[in-house]
Amino acid sequence: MTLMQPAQTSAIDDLLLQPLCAVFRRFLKRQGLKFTPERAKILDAVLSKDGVFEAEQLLYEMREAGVRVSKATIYRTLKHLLDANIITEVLIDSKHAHYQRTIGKDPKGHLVNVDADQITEFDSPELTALAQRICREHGYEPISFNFVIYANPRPRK
Amino acid sequence: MTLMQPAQTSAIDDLLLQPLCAVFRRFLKRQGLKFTPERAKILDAVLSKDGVFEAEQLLYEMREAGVRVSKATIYRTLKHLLDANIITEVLIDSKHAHYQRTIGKDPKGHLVNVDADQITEFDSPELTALAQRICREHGYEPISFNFVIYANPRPRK
DNA sequence: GTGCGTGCAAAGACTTTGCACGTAC
DNA sequence: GTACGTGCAAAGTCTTTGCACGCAC
Repeated sequence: MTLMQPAQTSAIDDLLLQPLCAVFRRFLKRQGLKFTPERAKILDAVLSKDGVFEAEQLLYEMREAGVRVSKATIYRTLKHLLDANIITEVLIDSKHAHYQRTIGKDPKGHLVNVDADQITEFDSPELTALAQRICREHGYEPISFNFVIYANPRPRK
Repeated sequence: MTLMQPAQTSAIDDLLLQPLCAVFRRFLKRQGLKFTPERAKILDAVLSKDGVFEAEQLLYEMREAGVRVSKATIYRTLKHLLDANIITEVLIDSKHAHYQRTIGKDPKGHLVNVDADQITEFDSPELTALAQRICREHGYEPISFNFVIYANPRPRK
């Protein structure tokens, strides 16, 4: 959901889909931070997720898979992944944070099935355009946006 | 930001802008709840706010104005106002809840000035239309949506 | 070797809840 | 008079932080 990415982003993306790890590595080095096994494992877990995910979920799935990391490290690493623009926050509810991989994807909207607590992403070029138009009209430069629709499944007629 | 309101809503609204209090009252009665002085005062405070607000802010402003209510009662009353569809939650950040009056207004988007922590509302009929289209395409019935754009002020050239 | 990283548990921020007393209906 | 409401403080969630030890560079 980050707009205003440099134009090359989508070109780079294909190259990076596997070595997204390298992106993170470079980012960390640039910041004088270290690439640790924990960070590598958390990144793997993050990349294994297709849609929206939560910190607790990540921790749980890593534990299931026999990977041992502390909750604190998860939160600390998610923060770095946000800084590195590898993931973005998606505001779904006010109870806790939701995240999603950003790099390699266009900005998405989210359709929340209120009945089933299930989230569908949808592409929406109009949204990006709309965000840009609104910003222009108000004298702003867009950074990112969050669009979530809450809905019920329509009963089949 | 609630869609799918009965069509009369906006017609009723003008009548209700002052007696929104009556709406709440009716709602409470219907639920077997009581209309207390605290609830009346909180509703007043809520209606005095034009844009997005937070629970803590409300409490603070009420205290400033010499109105004494507990934080607990604020939270409990906000929940009822949500149920009554008088206010809606606006997801601005994942730290804490933001609310906004709904009744008497069309669904709005929000433009957050990231620099100044300042929020501008904007009308956007396209958003409602878009939300409806997306839902139709996916077999859903829209309930509400949340659209927030994060942006920086554009330097005057 | 130094400085950043990690796990743990404790602390924080926001919100909810249990309880005893009070009050709208 | 009865059930719901209120304030207070305690408990709950999710997230962050302090500290002592460990490891990437």
